[in-house]
Amino acid sequence: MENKLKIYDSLSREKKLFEPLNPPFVGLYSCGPTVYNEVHLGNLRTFTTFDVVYRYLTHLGYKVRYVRNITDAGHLTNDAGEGVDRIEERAKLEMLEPMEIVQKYTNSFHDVCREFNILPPSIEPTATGHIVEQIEMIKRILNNGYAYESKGSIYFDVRKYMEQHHYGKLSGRNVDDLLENTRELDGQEEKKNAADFAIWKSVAPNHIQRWQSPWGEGIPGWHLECSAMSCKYLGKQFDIHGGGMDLKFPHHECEIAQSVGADGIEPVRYWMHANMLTVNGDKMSKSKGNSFLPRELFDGKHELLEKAYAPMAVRFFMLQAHYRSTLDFTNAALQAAEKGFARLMNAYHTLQALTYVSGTTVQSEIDEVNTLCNDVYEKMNDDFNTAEAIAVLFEMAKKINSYKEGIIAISTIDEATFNKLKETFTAFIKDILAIDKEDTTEDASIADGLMNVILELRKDVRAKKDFAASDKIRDELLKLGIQVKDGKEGTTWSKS
RNA sequence: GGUCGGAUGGCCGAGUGGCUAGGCAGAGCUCUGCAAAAGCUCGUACAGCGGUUCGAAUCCGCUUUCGACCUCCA
Repeated sequence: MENKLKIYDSLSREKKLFEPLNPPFVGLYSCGPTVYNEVHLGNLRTFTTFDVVYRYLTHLGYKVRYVRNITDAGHLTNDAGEGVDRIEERAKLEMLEPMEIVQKYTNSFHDVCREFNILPPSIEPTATGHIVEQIEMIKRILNNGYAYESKGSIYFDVRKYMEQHHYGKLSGRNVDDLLENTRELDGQEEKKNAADFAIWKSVAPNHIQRWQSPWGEGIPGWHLECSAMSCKYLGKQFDIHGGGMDLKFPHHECEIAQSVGADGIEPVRYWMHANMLTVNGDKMSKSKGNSFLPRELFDGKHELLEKAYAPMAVRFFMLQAHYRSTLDFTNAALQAAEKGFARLMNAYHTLQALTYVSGTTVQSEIDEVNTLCNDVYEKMNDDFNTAEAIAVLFEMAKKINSYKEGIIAISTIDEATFNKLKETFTAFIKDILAIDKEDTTEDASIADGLMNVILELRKDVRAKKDFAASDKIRDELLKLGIQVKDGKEGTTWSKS
């Protein structure tokens, strides 16, 4: 495989040539959801980003082991010991067991992923399924002197760690500030320093989720699961770790400290951070009340939404921006994307139906098409620049349409070039960007049949020049959202 | 307050020290029974002020402004 892929590494803050630790294998980890609630569109942007990373690496020929966790335990809203456990809180609200909540929202997450064409990872480990591994990791950290016990909880000793290592290098945080400025917060008395974070937390007697440990009953710390599980499945050092920008600090910073503290090895070679989806310039988040759920997107029933949007149009909308930029959600932007998406997909379907015809080739045409095919890879190789890649796909779409309409003879390119165009375009639509999810429901096939009948009848009346009747059919169908297009080689239709 | 990142044409959104991003919207044309679709043509944008440079929207400084993180958050 040709390796020219460059990845922007958040830690070194530069684009680096991607060189896997053990080619052709690639270890990819990304932080999954905490399953106490339904994921919203902003969450989905990150999952989509890493889905494309996973798909592209796979397409390049790498054997990717993609690990994406499910956080199903131990998330308190702060680490001062008085936060609420989101899962338990939700369990009380819905009058369910915590594990019922976890199952319910894991299922819902999986459903949403399917809708958005997000592939399941190779391994989807849960925090509660890896308590043993987490306890073992805590022991290693303790043995190395980077943690201490306090009232049944274990805290990571940031100050001790700082003697040898640099805590804060990922997020650019100044630890002296962290140590000094946050000292007056409440509930910190168990900790030596305010910057210390729990890796094991003793819980109140009425806490439902709890596990036995050498330090008493409790729950694993907030940041530990990712370290323990990435280590278990990808090794002490692995290639790529991804997540949302908002996880950089403290979550990922802590992961580095834990791994180095436990095993003395820098865990990640390339840190990738996906930027936020914003609404009117503000980060979409549940607490701000500006988030909406995938379901609300599909049926359009939310005050922020003017209409319903199809999952693939939304996925396309997200991929039209680079993953490291914020992307602002507006109805106008999404509707513009929707139209562009339809155009691209029309070209895709046109291409599938195109057959090559040989004739006199034109070298400049051959060169042009080959350049496009190479460009689209170059754009992706530049830190997964899907926005630029899509721009090239639109250039290709223009070519495809021109071939179909006979504006450019298809014979101007040789068959090899035609095949390359077809393979490249198809690979990007289907396998890499993965925006081709077809409606394969039974209803869809009935609709196909019905449309064939209707268009046959319309063809008959048009042959008799009964345009009033044919226009009526077309207008009525348009009202149902079906657009009829009369071309040289017959009539086609599409959902508008 | 600290740290970091943005400000691009009517809208969204890439990108680069000199060479057309792309999409949507808009105008004109071709095609068409009419539409739609498609193709062609058109707009010459980079927050402001300085500086570096032969040349900067792209590098540097300052200003304005928006946001993210600093507490759970994709």
